[in-house]
Amino acid sequence: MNLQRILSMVPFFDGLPENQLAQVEGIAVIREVPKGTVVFSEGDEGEGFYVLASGRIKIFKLSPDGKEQILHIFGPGEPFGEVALFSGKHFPAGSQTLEAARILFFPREAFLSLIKANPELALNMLAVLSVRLRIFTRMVENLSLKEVPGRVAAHILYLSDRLGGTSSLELDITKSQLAALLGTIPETLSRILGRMSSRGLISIDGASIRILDREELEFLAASGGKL
Amino acid sequence: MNLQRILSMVPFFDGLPENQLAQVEGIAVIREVPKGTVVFSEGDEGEGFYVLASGRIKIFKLSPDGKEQILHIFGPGEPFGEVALFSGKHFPAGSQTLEAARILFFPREAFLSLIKANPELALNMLAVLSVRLRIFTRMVENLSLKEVPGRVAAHILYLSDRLGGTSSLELDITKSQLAALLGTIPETLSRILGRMSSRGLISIDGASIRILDREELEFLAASGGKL
DNA sequence: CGTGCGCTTGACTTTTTTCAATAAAGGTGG
DNA sequence: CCACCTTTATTGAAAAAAGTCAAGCGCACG
Repeated sequence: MNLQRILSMVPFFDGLPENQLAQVEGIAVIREVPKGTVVFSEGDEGEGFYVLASGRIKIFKLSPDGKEQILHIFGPGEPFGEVALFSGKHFPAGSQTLEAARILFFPREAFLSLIKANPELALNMLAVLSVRLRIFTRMVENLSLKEVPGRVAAHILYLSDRLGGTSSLELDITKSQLAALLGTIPETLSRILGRMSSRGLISIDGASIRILDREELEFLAASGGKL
Repeated sequence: MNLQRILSMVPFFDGLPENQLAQVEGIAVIREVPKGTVVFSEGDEGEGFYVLASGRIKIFKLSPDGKEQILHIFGPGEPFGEVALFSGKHFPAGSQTLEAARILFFPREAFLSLIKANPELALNMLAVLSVRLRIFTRMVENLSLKEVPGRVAAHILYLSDRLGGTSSLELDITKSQLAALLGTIPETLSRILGRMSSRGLISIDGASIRILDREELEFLAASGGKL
């Protein structure tokens, strides 16, 4: 697949005139990496930013004793590592591919001049950062104001909504990773899914979840409450 | 104090040419409000964004049962409410002044065209959002990976660093507010400060804190650990 | 001088983590 | 295709951390 076709699929470059798109294409460097690749580590100097062309990648923080908090899991078309472009210069978190991936790299200076010359691109980038801020706002809210069952319920509903409201859904990450994303540990997640299952809120079979009592899940998610 | 002098003190408008600054000035609306004023509430539609000229304001989330998580406390010169400009349209959190304040308001459309016409301004805004993302990254890290003593230690060190590393510092918010900022409750904060004090890490007298054992505080903050 | 709000402290409860053991699942190489 | 090995998931029992409820103190403000 060529660069041009990939770029045209990235929402972030939407609305760019042809010639600008050509410029963007001019500075992009493509890289294919296997699963488990560390693209950058926390504290690394940011030489540019990235867009995922295919595969998936996690952005995460690690505690000294090895616990991981996943901040984002990105899929095709999503930019990452932008923060280091606009403030400070080191990455505030690390990144590692969850599967084999193709990654576009945009060198810092070249991309910055592109943005300066291109209000549309700047606005798109502002939108990207704003959405990230919203996500973090919700994450802080969940971590601080909800107990784990509330976070789990909210996440299941989020997955369902993303698919248009189906009550059948598949986890697309391991449960350990889900635990790390929700700010808990696999054991706790396992117990909570078990309890939800035995109380008839959901049914679980491996990575498949079926929502049985949406009302109650919504109540749990909103109240942050106990199970 | 006139608008122009205020604007010149706002870092966010740094580097703007004279005529642009005049344009900014042209669209700003100034408002004086007493302590406790709700500037906007979570879910409100964002008609524009704000810059604090004087006073202080908190940005916060509320849980259904009344617990508050403070996301930011902003002082003079800091912009807020920008997220609603660039993505979605409602505010993801609420805001309320902690003291009497003067607030500049910039209507959405006028400000957006200013940004489009003005790469410098766009870059400044990107920097602002990036810094916020860094702050949130740290907040998520603290909430998820550190226990409360670790958060308290980190916060004390942060306050100290902000003053150039003094070991004597004054809390500039109430301890209840500090608790809400650190994702805990006043009782827990009180106990932890007490423990830190009795173990000789700090001494406390009302709102004054003196750091006695910086090493140990740093260890606590880094390890996230127990006290 | 009283009232209220913020702060502290104690006893108790709840939630979550830790540690350990086992079971299941997935990928690899023979 | 199967056996093996690593990773992932589940479960129990015990420990720890934080939150709840309740009471009391002190200080600021009217």
